[in-house]
Parts: sequence; structure tokens; C-alpha cells
Amino acid sequence: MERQRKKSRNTKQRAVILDILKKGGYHPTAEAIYQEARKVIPNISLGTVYRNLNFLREQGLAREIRSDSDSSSRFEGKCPPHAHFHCTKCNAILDLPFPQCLEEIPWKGETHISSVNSLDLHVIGACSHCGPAAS
Amino acid sequence: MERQRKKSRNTKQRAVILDILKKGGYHPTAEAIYQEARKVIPNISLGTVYRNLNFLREQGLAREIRSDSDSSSRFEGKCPPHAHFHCTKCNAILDLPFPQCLEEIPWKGETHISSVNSLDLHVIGACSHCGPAAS
DNA sequence: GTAATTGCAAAAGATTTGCCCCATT
DNA sequence: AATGGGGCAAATCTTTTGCAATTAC
Repeated sequence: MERQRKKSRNTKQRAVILDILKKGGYHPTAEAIYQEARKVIPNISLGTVYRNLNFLREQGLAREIRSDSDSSSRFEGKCPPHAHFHCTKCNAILDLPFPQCLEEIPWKGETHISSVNSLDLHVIGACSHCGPAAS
Repeated sequence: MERQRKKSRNTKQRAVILDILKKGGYHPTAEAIYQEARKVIPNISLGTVYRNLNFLREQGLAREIRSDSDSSSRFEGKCPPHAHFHCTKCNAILDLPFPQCLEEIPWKGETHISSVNSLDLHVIGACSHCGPAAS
């Protein structure tokens, strides 16, 4: 409710990055966003991409996703809650519906928890494209 | 089922690191493990800590935990499935029971998933020590 | 004795930051 | 004009790696 608390400007760079993030089902790394943005603003810098991603994250307009298998963060635009599937073979990340059963789980039973902001569910496995089993 | 597939030696370093990981409810970073290990083996090197953590992870004796909010990985010893609570204020990580409802969720409905290896559930919020709300 | 493992230090990869200039407001 | 934001490059942080020496087996 206090989004946009600090003065900000509508720069072309920020708009382009936000645009890229809005493409659904897409989970680009900062580097990928940089490459994509360069198609529109050829001399945009990687530092600007990172600064904007951080800014947008703080404003609640972007989300950072870290998987156990990937060394760099991935990002996605603001969107309704969902889980993420990670393919351990091709490293793809797919959106999954968020299981309703989690919506109501009473963490209240946990005396060490004061409040819950969000849930983060990652499903690790192999995607249908990479096929099953065999390490 | 093919754990311990390669020859390995029982070095003091490895034993100490494994010992540290065995302390339950503790989710140290590599650096923290390094500091802790130094109390026992003062000249152990950080590289060795990382090498052993990777080795133990491959053997299934350690697990790496990456949260969307923390820049460095945390580690824990082998233990039954559970979720993790992250306090956004003090950065603490606590173990939570794993919701049973997730055990049976049919991801089969998802045509893009071939097989599921594991689930990773992170609950983000404030711990009782840090108290509720107010950013 | 042999090869896995270590310590050390350099390297690599990802992200952040300082500085000065430019552009939005 | 004021100042937030950008470009560039250097700096920082985390993790990995090459190598010679060491040690478990």
C-alpha cells in the first residue's frame, strides 16, 4: 500500500525493462533482460538493468527467483501467486498453479512465526521435453 | 541408491564440517561453517569448506538452501523433508513441518512435467522475535 | 606408493557502486 | 534548475579452480 513511496522518473530504460518482464511465463536472468533490452536501447548498460530490477522489486513490480541449481537470479513481473517448476536437465522454469491447500495452512501453530508475507513453492524435476529419469 | 559411488577419504576437515551440519535447526552459510570449523582446525581453508559442501551435497548428506532474499547459500545436514521459514527482518531461517497436503498433489495434470524429484517450500514473513508488520 | 584431499591464491561469475554527465520533471 | 537516473568501469561478494604439498588408505 505504500508503493511508489519515492520520487521516480519514467525513463525509457525502466519502461523497456518493465515491458520485458511483463511477458508471461518468461523467467529471464538479468543478463537475458540486458540482451533483450539492447534490441531497443542498444547502449543500455548492465548496471542499469540491475538497478532497475532492484528498484522494481522494491516497488513490488518484479520478483526475483533463485533456484538451487542456477547460479544467477531470474526475474518475473508482478503476477498472481503461482509455484515454479524447475527442470534439472534443461534448467527451464515453468509456472505452475499454486496449490489451494496451502492458502489455508495455519502456520499459527508455529509459535516462532509472527506473520507470513508470502509462500514460495519450487517443484524440482524433469520437464516433459527432457523426459523422465536417468541421472 | 548409488551413494558413495566414488572413493573418498575420512579427512578431519570433512568430519568437522559434517559435524557442524548435524546440529539441527541451524542453517549456516559457507562462511559461517568456515568460521565454526576454524575453531577446531584453525588453518582450514574456505575452499576446502566449499569443496566438502559440494561433495556432501552430491552424496546426499547435505542440502543447499537458497532463498530469494539471501545472496549466499545456506546449508543443512541430511534430515526429513521440511519447509523453511525466513524472517525478512533478522534473516533467521527456521524449520517448519512439511504440509502433508503437498505430498499428494497431482502435478500429473501438468503436461509439461515428466517427473518430480523434490519440493521446496519457503515461508516468508516475520518471526515472533522480530514482531509483526511495519516495514 | 598412490591418489584423494588440502591450503593457498588466483580466477571466475554475478551483482553492486562511485562518479560524472544527461534527461525528466 | 534541480536532481533522479544512466553509462561506464572499478569494486565487491560468493563460489570455483589450478597447483604443489600433504595425508589417508
